[in-house]
Amino acid sequence: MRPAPERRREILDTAAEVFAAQGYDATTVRRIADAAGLLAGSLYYHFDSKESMLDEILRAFLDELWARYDAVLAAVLGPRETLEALVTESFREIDRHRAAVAIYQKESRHLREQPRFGYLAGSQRRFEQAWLRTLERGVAAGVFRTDLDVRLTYRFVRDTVWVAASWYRPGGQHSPEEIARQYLSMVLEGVALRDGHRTYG
Amino acid sequence: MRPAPERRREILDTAAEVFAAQGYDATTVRRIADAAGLLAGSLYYHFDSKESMLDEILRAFLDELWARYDAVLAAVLGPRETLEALVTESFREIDRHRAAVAIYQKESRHLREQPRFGYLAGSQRRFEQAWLRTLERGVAAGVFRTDLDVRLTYRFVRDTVWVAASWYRPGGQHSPEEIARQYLSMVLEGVALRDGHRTYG
Amino acid sequence: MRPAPERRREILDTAAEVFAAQGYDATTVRRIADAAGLLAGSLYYHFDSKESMLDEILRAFLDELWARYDAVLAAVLGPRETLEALVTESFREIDRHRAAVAIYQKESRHLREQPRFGYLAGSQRRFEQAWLRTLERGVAAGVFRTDLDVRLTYRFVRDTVWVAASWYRPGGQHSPEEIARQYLSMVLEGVALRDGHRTYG
Amino acid sequence: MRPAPERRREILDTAAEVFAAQGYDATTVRRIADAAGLLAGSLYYHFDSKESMLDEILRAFLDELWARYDAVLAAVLGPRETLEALVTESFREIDRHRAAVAIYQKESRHLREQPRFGYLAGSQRRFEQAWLRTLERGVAAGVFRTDLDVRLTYRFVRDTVWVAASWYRPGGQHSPEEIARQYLSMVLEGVALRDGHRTYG
DNA sequence: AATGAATGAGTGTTCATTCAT
DNA sequence: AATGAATGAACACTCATTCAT
Repeated sequence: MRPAPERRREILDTAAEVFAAQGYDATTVRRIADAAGLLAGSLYYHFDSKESMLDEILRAFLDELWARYDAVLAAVLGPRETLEALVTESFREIDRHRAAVAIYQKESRHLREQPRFGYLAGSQRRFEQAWLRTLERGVAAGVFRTDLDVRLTYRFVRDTVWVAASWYRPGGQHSPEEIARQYLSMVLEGVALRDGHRTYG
Repeated sequence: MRPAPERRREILDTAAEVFAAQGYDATTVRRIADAAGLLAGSLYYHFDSKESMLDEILRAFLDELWARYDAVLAAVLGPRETLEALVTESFREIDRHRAAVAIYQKESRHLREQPRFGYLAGSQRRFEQAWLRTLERGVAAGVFRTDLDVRLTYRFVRDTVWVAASWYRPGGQHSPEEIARQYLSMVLEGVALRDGHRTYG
Repeated sequence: MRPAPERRREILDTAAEVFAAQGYDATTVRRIADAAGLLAGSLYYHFDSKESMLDEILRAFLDELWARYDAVLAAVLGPRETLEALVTESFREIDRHRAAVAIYQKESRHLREQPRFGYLAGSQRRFEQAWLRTLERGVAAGVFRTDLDVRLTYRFVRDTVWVAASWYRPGGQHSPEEIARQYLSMVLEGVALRDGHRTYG
Repeated sequence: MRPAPERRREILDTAAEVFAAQGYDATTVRRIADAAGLLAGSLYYHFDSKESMLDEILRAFLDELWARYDAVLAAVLGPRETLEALVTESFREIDRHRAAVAIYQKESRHLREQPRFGYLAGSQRRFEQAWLRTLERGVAAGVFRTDLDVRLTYRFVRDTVWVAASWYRPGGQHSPEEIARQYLSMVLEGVALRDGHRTYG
């Protein structure tokens, strides 16, 4: 009568993969059960509901993400270094929990209207604040350009980072650090070649 | 009071809004009918199925998009100008058909595995070719940097452009052209401030 | 504002064909309308309901059939001659109203439980009486065999005659009279060859 | 209490009764469920669809029927004896699977146009061949009359046998063998009384 | 006479969930 | 821990019918 937490993990990882591949609503509980090697009804020994699987997946992802982000923000770095660290941690998170990030990216917008998933909105607000503050600090410090709309820039950066979860495959050609480096190079220096262009990294 | 095709349009636009807001699978046909002011069964006087509404929405979007893209590609521009024009047309398309773009962005990955939506894969291949060729031309011409992975750059650019459909609101603060300008400025010149930095636009 | 009874007839004949081919329940009102060259809603200018089309088809068939049967029964013939005449009239009716007979054969069993179609049960009772009386008269007169169960014989004969509506095609190889002759020959004389076998007809 | 396949059988038998009584199209899945003592949705735990229930019913009937027919045809009997055996087996089959035969009789004509039920057409062809060959052998051997159209005779015989499923009630007054005997007597010897008439059986 | 658009009840089917074993 | 059978609400869709024009 011990809970066997490993089986839970296994099932949850399977569920995350399926949710990411087909979308939460389009995924049947039976599909998850098939992929996990048991019958649909048996899932309810481990979990309350399909929704609570989703909840657990998203919470685990956000908890881990914020642990890393908070560490970055606690270490008082310059704005450019903060930006680099946040982007790098984001790509590392995609590497570790690709499925969870893809689900978050696809579903969080409409999930956050349900009370149960209100924490998604809270998380997003903190997320936005951290990024905006970093960008603003950079502008104030003369490190980032002054002529760009900070909110627009934030959105571009945020989206590009997370949407990478939809094509990234762990163990592929590029390490998360390499992807982060290339991405940062593009965002910071631009793709246009100019005299005296400084290669990044 | 004969001009009936307008009703189709109305319903289709409504459906697109709902699909975009809640996701295709999570949207019930009753929800669409409610929003359009008729009963669920009555939708079937105008459309074969829920799926064929989705199909029509996506086809209309892609048809219009490709008309614009083809015009850009037919005018033989330099690589930088091509990139600017493609991005600008993309943001204009988001301005015109925000809902359709949001649906495309959210659903096309798993839809394109169904035979009926095979054209999504075809469109995406052409899309990829147009962008890669433009980037490669720019690298060859010494206009774009040589040290960036072209495929990665393509993915970053593609995603950021389309994902904007999820937050863009027509008639808001920024015109699509303004958003395109800011985005291009970021991507081409970078956000980092340097000596002799050239303001874009 | 005259009713144009020809159009009614046309539509009713079309409906009968479709009912006969696909079954009453499996036939949609739209299918009938398509075949008759108008829209589904327009049928209701001519008829109250799908059910009243069926009703009218069956009543017309039974009215005509009983006119002929009554004529046969009124002419006081010998039992063998009566049987021959009833069978012949039945095949003629199939020739004239094949579709109606096929519908009657297929649907009357469960229709007659509905109050509206109670007359089907009444008709069937009269039908049964006419046949049983004829067979019994023949047995009493020493014209038909005494060792056969009269009710069983009745059922065999009744079924075979009507079920012919499902394969008979007007204008085909055999006239209704020829089919009746062959059928009567089989039923009266049997298919087995014996000494002194009398060829029928 | 593991032996579950019985439940399938139970439900299938119930479905067959309802299909036979009301017609396949007029039968709702809820009606079957009511009669079987569960909810409509629960049927889908056991069967893929309403259509696959029908399919299973018809296949089981035809499989059994052909097993018997093949046994008769394999034993090389004279034409008269073959005809007697086929008719007897047919009435026995009606006794065993009355509902299935009634469904077959009522629905097979239009079902066989659907690909899924193509085997009905195949079966009917074999059926026709077996009967025609038997009748022709009898004519050639001087056992059956030469002046009757063999195809017409086949149709009369075929229809009368199968249509009996619509009135036959198992456990009633007559055993299937008794019905077969009476029917064969009528078909072989005729109902007309003649000098030296040979009583059958 | 007929159309076009709609209704509303009902259909087959799906699916998250429950529960005795 | 897991199964097998079932539930019940919801779903996409159908269809006979209505009615203003």
